[in-house]
Amino acid sequence: MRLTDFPLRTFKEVPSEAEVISHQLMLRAGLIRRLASGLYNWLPLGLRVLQKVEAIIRDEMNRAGALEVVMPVVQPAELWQESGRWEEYGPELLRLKDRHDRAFCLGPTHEEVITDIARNELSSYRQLPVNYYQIQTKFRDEIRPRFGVMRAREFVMKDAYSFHLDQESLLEGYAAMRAAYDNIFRRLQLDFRIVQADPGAIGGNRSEEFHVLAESGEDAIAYCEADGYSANVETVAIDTDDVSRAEPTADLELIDTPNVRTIDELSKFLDVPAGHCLKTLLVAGEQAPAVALLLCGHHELNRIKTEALPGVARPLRMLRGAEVEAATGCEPGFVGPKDLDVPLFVDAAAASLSDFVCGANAPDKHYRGANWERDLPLPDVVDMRNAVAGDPSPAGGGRLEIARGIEVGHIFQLGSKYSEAMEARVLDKDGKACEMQMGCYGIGVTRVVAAAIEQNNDERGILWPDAIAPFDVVLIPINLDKSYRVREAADSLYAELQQAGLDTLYDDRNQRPGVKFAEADLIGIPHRLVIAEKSWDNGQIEYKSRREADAEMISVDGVVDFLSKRRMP
RNA sequence: CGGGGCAUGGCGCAGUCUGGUAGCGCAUCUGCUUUGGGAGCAGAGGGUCGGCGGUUCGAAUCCGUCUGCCCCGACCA
Repeated sequence: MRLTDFPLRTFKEVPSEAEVISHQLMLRAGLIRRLASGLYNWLPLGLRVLQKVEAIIRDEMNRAGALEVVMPVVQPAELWQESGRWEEYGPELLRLKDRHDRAFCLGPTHEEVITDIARNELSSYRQLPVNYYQIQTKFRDEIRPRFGVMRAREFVMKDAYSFHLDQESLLEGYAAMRAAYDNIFRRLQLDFRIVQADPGAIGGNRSEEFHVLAESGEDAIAYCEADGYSANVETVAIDTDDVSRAEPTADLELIDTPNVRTIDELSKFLDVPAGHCLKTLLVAGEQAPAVALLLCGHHELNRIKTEALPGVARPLRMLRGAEVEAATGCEPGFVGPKDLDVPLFVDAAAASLSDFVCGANAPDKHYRGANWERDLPLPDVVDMRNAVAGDPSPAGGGRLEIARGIEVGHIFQLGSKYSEAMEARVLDKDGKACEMQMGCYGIGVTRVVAAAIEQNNDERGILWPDAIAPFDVVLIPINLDKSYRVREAADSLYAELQQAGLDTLYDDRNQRPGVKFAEADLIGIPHRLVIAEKSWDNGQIEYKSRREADAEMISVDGVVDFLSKRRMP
């Protein structure tokens, strides 16, 4: 591509809307532009990257025997009512009506539609297993879109759905997809981890997530070097059996804590570690108006675990200030478990506290030196917090560490959730109708692009992995408007590189070299060739890798060979 | 949805407190010079100051209202 034919607009300054580095660089390098909150245009340069990612995914999916289809973005409400998700899914599902007042939604995922295809097209066990996939635009009306295309409302996803006669076949299909995903992320040259996950709204049994490791990742991953365990922190089970308390040493004391409402303030005010303060959270109950949850001050409530507790309303909802007062007779900030007349649960770690601080159910008052069983009864002990670094690994081999990751892939064993609800059956050997077992497998294609940048950048710009760079090589002639020889040399080398199948960006603009270097670095082309008159006359050309500090001179004759050796497979 | 902030040319910002006919840098266009790390000089174009209503002789500036966007939280494949 000649740069004189390619409108490239880059920014020196960081647009104020961009928070994370990938978003900043995607805007600065001219890959994307924001159209509205959570909606992005992909400009030609960005689309080249997106299409390279898609090509690798498509290749590996085809190689694994999956069959490509395309399903509509707009889906009829009836299918979602059939699966039950029209009610379940919540406001993230964007619903709309057509001119005849018929209800539709924008597809956030395609289980319903694919199950409809499967029940119409598949009727015999002889046709199974089948794996359909598509690369399609999805829409989820996120509460707060952010980080550019990392969490956009509209995004491109590769979703695959496999259909099996039985569990055994499902396990095989799942393993095949897991292997295909492993290949895909390897080929994308990303540093990633496979972690155990919660199936969430999609439903089903087992699921695993593929995470690209990055500081800015929205998910926390718990892992243990010693035993190889790795899981999304939200799914890590914590043992509730080993509750052991030190003997009380302090007397129960009612103390004044004027206007001290948060754990943070309390911890500072009393100079007590947050872990020794008891956090009392009030959530909506299933029958009771409120359920109180007791945690150590430095621990986070785990939504999934909490929703599984008896009597807690689903979806989990924290009570508002007025509701807290109605249920406890005390404003938020001073609520505590002593003499509190609502159902109570205590987290195992909080149950192990002694001489702790907690709210006294009176304005501007807390208790100090509180102890279970001596001062107040110990409620039901449960696991309802997120794991933190230092917790024991569930696999038993050591302590957990926490890393941050960007979820780019998720694979599920759905089982028969959708095939049952939507009556997707085939006849087995004995002529008996049975529900198909399903698996589903997603990759956030647009998110992969952002994740790749999060993991590959420096102060000058993007460092694309070879596999997904918008161009393989950038060709920069110096003084091409002054030197006929340079122009001729650059033109012929451009032709040669193209001939060799290299995606070449030819910077034939009449720009100063500094501008060309800066922009080539910003947009992250992995390999750079510079043609200057003097060296060209000596049969030499300058090569520099985007990832290396220094350039080297190479022979003009061997350029294509040299590049093909330098490029990653 | 709760809390906070912002809205002035394509991008980054000043001007708002204290009302008086809109400015800076980058980018764009023209000319000349320059050509190995985002050049210099001279000139030019581009803005109903987010929308609507009000106060005033006069509103980017004051008041009201609506909308959009960003951040934190909640929430979320």
